[in-house]
Amino acid sequence: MTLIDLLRRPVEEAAPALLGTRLTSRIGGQVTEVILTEVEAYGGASDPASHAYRGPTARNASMFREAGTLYVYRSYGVHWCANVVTGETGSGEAILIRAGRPIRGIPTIERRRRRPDHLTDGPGKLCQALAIDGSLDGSSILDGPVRLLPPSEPVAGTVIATPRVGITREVDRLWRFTLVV
DNA sequence: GCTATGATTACCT
DNA sequence: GGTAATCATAGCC
Repeated sequence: MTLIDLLRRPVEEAAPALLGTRLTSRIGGQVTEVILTEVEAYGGASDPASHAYRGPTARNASMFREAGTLYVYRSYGVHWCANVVTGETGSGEAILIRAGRPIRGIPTIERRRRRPDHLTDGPGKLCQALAIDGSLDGSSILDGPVRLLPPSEPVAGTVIATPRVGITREVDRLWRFTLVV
């Protein structure tokens, strides 16, 4: 099954399968890349914790586009968060990219983060590391500046499911997926 | 128009 | 471990 086939699956199936895939950014002449280690699934109209719950707005419009679309929004007024749209077109399902392990362009990442540690261990930090901002909202992870690629080697580790963080509704849903060694 | 509310981070002790 | 900072968006709470 190809990556795009996977992304068309329901979000709770697609999300854990993204662990171990590579997120590559080619921005400003710099290539940076991480292996995804933590994601969260967000549903559409049936998930009160999702931005898509109340239907399309100017902010979340890209969530309702085809699978593989990037949804980027500003959180807490300060940082950017990136999501990959999944499921059937119009369903509003998306996967929040929460954390990864840097494997390419680490000097660039350190410069963008202005520090040598905690490079990509949070959604806002990961976006800063890969230079993802609002201009990428609606772009495609298949042929845009930021792309998702299959794992370069078999994924090592175990996937565990835990409650999502930073939300107030639907807190019992185990839709946060982490890759542990 | 106005304001409450975050899918958080960084810095301080 | 605790907490201030910060702002776009949604809904009028």
